[in-house]
Amino acid sequence: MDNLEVAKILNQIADLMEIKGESKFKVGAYRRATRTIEELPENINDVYLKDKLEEIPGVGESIALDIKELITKGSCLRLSKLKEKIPGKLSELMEIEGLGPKKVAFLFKKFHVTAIKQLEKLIKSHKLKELFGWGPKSEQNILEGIKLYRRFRERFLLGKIYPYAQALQEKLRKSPLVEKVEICGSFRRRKETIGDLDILVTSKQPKRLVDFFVSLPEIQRVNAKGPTKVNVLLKYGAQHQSGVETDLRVVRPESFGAALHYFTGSKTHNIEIRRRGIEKGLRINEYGVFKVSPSKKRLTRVGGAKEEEIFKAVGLPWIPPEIRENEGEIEAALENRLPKLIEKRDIKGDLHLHSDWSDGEDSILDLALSAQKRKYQYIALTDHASPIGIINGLNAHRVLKQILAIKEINKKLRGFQILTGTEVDINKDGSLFLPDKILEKLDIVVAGIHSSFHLSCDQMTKRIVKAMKNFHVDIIAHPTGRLINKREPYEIDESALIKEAKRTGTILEINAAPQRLDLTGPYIRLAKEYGVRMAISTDAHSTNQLDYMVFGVDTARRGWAEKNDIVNTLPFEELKGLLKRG
DNA sequence: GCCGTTTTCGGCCCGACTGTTTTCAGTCG
Ligand SMILES: Nc1nc2c(ncn2[C@H]2C[C@H](O)[C@@H](COP(=O)(O)OP(=O)(O)OP(=O)(O)O)O2)c(=O)[nH]1
Ligand SMILES: [Mg+2]
Ligand SMILES: [Mg+2]
Ligand SMILES: [Zn+2]
Repeated sequence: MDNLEVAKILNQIADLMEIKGESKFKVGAYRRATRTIEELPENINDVYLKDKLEEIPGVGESIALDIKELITKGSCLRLSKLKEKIPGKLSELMEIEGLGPKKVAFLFKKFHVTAIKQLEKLIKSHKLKELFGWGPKSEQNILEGIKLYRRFRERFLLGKIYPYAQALQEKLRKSPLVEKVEICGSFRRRKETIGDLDILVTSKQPKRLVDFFVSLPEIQRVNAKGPTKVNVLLKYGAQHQSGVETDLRVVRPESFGAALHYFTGSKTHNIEIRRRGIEKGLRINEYGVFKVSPSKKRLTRVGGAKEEEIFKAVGLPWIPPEIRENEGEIEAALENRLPKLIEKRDIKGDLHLHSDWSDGEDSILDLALSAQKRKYQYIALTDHASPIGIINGLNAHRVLKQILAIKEINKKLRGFQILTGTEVDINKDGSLFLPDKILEKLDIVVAGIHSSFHLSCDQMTKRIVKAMKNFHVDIIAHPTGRLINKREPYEIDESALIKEAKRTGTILEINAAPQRLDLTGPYIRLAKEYGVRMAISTDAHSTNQLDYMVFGVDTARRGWAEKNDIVNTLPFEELKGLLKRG
């Protein structure tokens, strides 16, 4: 059972406990543990074997026991006991917007509803609205919730929604009612996927602004509307067949900093900051920081216009949004050991690109010129070397031809270098698609898996480790192989991979393509702790995809990466010195 | 259920909007 499977079960335990009516703090404890384990880079089985489960924040004696049972037996007593009283399927019903634990519990107790179909039937019989506490609107809202649930709403790729969000921000800025507009939430934290857009606006006329917003042509539906907060579905996608859930929050200018902090999150980060506020006799909310009088009756405002003031109030320096996940950033800030995160302007080149020699769209020269426009000093041309026909992979002969072609192009360039390279397939047995005597002629060798994705964890790990041991392999491309919303990562021992990368001096890639972002935050952080170097590469298949770099930098920042951790911040000569021979 | 340079017991973030309520619980951010 892997981390995500364990997390999923802990979350289901939380759901069922909530439906059962357990203390919300107990439920909260399970949700906290769920979240931590979802983001844990170490394999939970290893943590168990080392007897260190209780060292995971939020995991104590009870949850550690649950995890132990899950790992050793595939099931746990607590869940089985819960399921005797509460059907496991009820946790799915809770995913419908507007249905929480209390309503689900009621529907089950009174009508034995356990599935969506049953619920629909019940509503259409209109038995519900006769009951106290339920009316026609309740019925209508549940039906709407079911419809939305069925539209199968995946999370959006950050890279895909980015231009849409920016255009919307610009549009709002133009309104005379608006002072500041920031897109907050997971978007500002630069998570690789975004559940919804959270837009913060300051205005001296909040009510008028809310009315203006819901009258925009982009609005598909208004779900909720009050004087400070609106929830809508925006039109999105071709023919607007899709929609983006959007929360708009309006505050007065003096609350901008506090609201920015609140709305940026993450939720767990907010809770921890507020808790520290309580210890200092402060109340922190989206309107500001307030001193609580000894009688606890009066609040005196002590800050909130600037985001910094929130941190300052609890004795901290400003923390970059990308690492606000309550994963140790608050402790680090307190001890003045926040990382100096890498920035876009630190990037001096791109080490994973495809030209029209393989499956890219543009010529080598165009890629070089585009990179030069972006103030880079170098690129590495890494066309596929692969037997897969569809990607038009290069064989040994064409690789040699390309080396000569690049030599010619390099002569035409000033202050810029193209490194010769390849993205060579790692075969099923860990050998490479090109022989060593070809690899040694290249400046840089990127190796990646593009076939046989379904090996056992052991086989897959050995496969990549073998590739790393090859003296010519400099970089492992997209190390976990995931395609967001499409393909799960390979079964692989990431910790072992990271340790081996350190041992062999192999660079791990942070692939910046929006559907990959691989490595992702938690693994980047682990790699950094081991002293493994990484490369942020776009894997661009056209010149405009060079712009993916920013998403790679964002992801690196989420992994606490600093300039020194990333090799393509180095000037050309230093980078060359770092690469393995050939 | 978890946790602790004030605690091993007693807290646990704080607020907005909705529907059906005559005063607020439920759900969500
Ligand atoms: N203090 C506090 N803040 C919250 C809570 N729930 C949400 N927030 C804040 C922090 C979140 O980042 C922000 C936006 O909420 P969302 O539900 O949209 O979450 P977020 O954008 O982080 O993730 P998402 O990608 O939308 O799933 O609101 C909460 O329970 N308490
Ligand atoms: Mg959000
Ligand atoms: Mg939201
Ligand atoms: Zn590639």
